[in-house]
Amino acid sequence: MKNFDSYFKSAFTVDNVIFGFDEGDLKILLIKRKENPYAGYWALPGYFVQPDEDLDTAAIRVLKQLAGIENVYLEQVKTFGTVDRHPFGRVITVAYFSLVKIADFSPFPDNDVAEEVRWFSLSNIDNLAFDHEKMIKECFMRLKKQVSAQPFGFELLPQKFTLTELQHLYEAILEKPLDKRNFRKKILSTNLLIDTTETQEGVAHRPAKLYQFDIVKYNKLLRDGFRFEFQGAKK
Amino acid sequence: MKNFDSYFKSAFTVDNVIFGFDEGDLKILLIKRKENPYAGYWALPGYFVQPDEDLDTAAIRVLKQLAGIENVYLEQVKTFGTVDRHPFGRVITVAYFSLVKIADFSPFPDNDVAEEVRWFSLSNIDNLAFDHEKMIKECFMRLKKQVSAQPFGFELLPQKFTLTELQHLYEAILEKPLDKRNFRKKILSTNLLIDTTETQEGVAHRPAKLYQFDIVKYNKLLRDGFRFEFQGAKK
DNA sequence: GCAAAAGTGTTCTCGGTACACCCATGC
DNA sequence: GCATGGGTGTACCGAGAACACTTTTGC
Repeated sequence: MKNFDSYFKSAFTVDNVIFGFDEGDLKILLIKRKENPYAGYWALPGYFVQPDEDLDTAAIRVLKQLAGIENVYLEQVKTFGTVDRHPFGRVITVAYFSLVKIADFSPFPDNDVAEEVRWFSLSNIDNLAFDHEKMIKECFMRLKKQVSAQPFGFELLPQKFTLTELQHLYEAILEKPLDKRNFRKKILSTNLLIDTTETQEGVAHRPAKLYQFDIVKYNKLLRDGFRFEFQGAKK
Repeated sequence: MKNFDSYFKSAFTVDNVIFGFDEGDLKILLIKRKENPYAGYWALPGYFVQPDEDLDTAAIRVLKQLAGIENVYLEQVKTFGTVDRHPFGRVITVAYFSLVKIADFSPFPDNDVAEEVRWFSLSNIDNLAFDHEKMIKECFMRLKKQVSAQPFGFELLPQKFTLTELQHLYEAILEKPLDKRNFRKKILSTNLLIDTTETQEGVAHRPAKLYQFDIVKYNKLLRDGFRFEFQGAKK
């Protein structure tokens, strides 16, 4: 029988691209690496997959260990496998992405790989380890697509939010301004927002109503093959 | 410094899900394996990635060696990495997919892995090696999505085709009937079809016009962020 | 009373959908 | 002349887009 040993010499890792939203700005969670290669560099929270561990499981574990974040939905995006992307040998990496509410987590490094964990504005990201910038770009494109196809984005906001906050989020992801009336009409027409009868407090203008996302109804719609289209005009 | 050796013991492969279309039926290219594991089973044309080879390159090479098919556009779809999916050790695989014109190729095995190569109707696929059925399912979903978002599918037809052939293709992918007049109106309104002034010959009914796909115009549109939506009614 | 953001309706246009009959060919 | 699939037009409806003014609060 043929000998396959020479193939069993590579390793694989998972990298997580975690999006958050704050102060009208899309952010990404990065860690400062303590370990070589790229010690001292900022990087996506990612690490080797254990020999007896599934990919999805590894992504979840690594995110918890490196950044202290758990209970988020991770979705596989793409696999990167250029020959020389890792100085220690042949390493291919599977990129995962997620959307989280920044306020729900206080990320902290719980592992000897990460020295620091921080949210970075998408526009401030620079000089990352490995090919992580390329990975972020791919995931951002995926996010854009998803947000136009499903009323996503609720994952990125606090539980109760105003319609204007939601609109700003969409504008940040789609990178274009949206019409206020049309946006509201469209979002409300899905009937996926619950009007908590509460309003903002302590703002120097008319206080906005607070809404909640109706997850139960949303999941029901998804099962029925639900479609949602969001483009917005004003080219 | 930490020792990473234990991570460098896995292998990875690429598997190609190649769709073709013939006699009103969506087909997939499979090989009959000569080699263990799963010798004698039908499987997707896939193999180990060489240590110094990029993923995309490997997918192209493997497709040529195992099935004699080259010059097709391969797109990465998803990575499968369940712990025990391969009996020889930890092997994760990256699935690629493509659409081809069946008539353009005469697939033949040019490698000691494949004993036979054949097109199988999507509905006739059964008892494949590894987790290949799952991979096909994922790729078919991707195909469905793409076909609704872009006027795809031309890759699956001969260079000159009739509108009815194109409609049958869409119906096979979307798994639902479409209205003839609306289909034609919509497809022609993209201006992506060139009317070769030729017609069918030797058919026992009014011969249909033959069209060609305008690739140049299509690529131009794609660059400008072109959108195309195809759902079809008749729920 | 003024600044600042919240909230609200109507008109127009365009694309999607439903639907039925005549046409060209081979035999 | 008949069977077979090719080819064509119209009316209706709904969703997207454009667009400006009043309301509520804090200071």
